[in-house]
Amino acid sequence: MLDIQRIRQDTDAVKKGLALTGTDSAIIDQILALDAQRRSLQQEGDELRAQLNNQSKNIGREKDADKRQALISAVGTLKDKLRELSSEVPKVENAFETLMLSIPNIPLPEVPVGEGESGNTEKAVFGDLPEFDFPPKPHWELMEELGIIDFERGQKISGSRFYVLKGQGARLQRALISWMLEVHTEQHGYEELYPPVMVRQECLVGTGNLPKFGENLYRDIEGEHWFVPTAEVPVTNFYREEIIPVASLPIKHVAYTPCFRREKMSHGKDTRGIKRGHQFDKVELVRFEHPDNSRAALEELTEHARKLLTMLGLRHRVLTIGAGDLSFVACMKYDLETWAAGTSEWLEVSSCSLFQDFQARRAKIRFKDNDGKNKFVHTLNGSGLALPRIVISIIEHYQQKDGSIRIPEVLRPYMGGQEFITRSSS
RNA sequence: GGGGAGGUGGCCGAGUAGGUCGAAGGCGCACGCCUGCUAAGCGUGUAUACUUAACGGUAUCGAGGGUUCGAAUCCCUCCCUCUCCGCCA
Repeated sequence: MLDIQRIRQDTDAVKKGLALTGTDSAIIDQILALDAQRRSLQQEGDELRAQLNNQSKNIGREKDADKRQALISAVGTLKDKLRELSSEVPKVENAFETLMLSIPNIPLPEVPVGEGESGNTEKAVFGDLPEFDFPPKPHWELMEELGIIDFERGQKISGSRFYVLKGQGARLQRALISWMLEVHTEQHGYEELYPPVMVRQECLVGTGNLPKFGENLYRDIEGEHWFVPTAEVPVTNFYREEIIPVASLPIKHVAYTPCFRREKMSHGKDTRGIKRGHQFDKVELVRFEHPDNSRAALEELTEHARKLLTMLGLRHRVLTIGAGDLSFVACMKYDLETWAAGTSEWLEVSSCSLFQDFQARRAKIRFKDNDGKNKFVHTLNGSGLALPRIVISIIEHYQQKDGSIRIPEVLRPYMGGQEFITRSSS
């Protein structure tokens, strides 16, 4: 959510910023109109209530029964006016609130401009292309041949876009989870959380998934809980409606959770393999920062995620996401993509975003600054990393001529010291 | 799922025949004074949001609704916590 003060004071700048994201800035005029209306209604109401409160005190002081009765009946008109007014207020407030929640964040000035994905720019590429003296295969073939995945039974159990990891496949994913958590906790200073993956609706409003993007979410049939599309939701909301002492900033959390997405928007897309499922696992980094440090924290966070790719020895690149492709809540974002050697494409394995106070304002996450004032923290998050896609990249990058997979060295301690995943080792 | 207790400010804790209570008191914290240092002591201050140029105003005592001129205090609904019993991984 944007600051209404900012919308009032820097109206033109806000409109220009929104235009970059492809948002019709007419919404700002509607908001300003509602804001004015809402404020005048509020003032009117406050004044009436002030009078009423005042009169009531007089009644309390009056001991004489007759005079008292006279005073009581005199208040009647005030009450009528107030009743009338208070039926108006919620309508305006709701309209105002709804619009406020539907405006996206504004890109930072340094974000490349461009419609859609055209503004995305490659910041850097790391690592070499793997060389093969045989035609490399896609992961779904390799994994099936190794017997470390079962697509058919996944579909039998749950339908399309589901699969079952088996044997060394399941173990590889588990190894990645443990390893990533340990790198982030031990080397990067993040505290691990294991949060609920079913959350109340308010949490999703806080992170900006609702009210606009509910169609991509699962919820239980009673409607009380929603399944999280990412650990960002419960971890960010860990501090919802709290005031954090400034000395505790920055707060850095890492969390491993399953994630659930309907993928309604992209049905038919990426249907082969494990690239896009309704359920997948992810290790997520979430940070709460003082506004002065948040921009630098984005670089650090991105490096923390990227370091894993380096350690795994995978070719990867960093994209600076352009204004037209920013998510609803982000004002700056880097994507990390790894090279999938079997399908020859870049896979997004991490999305590192700076939200500034956009989420904090929605979720009311504040800190008490040294001047004694409560301010909104800045939030950031990034995957570190998304599991199925990292599995893809490892399988395809490290495939051998005989169809076995060489396990990256950093993972071997988590895989019982094995060097290869072979048909027989599964 | 059934029975009992309870939800007040950063924390503890008053406040039930409805009235000047945003809320006593204590602790904690901040600033100042005092003090050779420390400790103790003294004084002042110490919720949040919206609104106002400012003084100020309004709202909030788990949430929502109701009664009333007026509610932390009465009524209704819901949520949550603790606890006893049942059930269960």
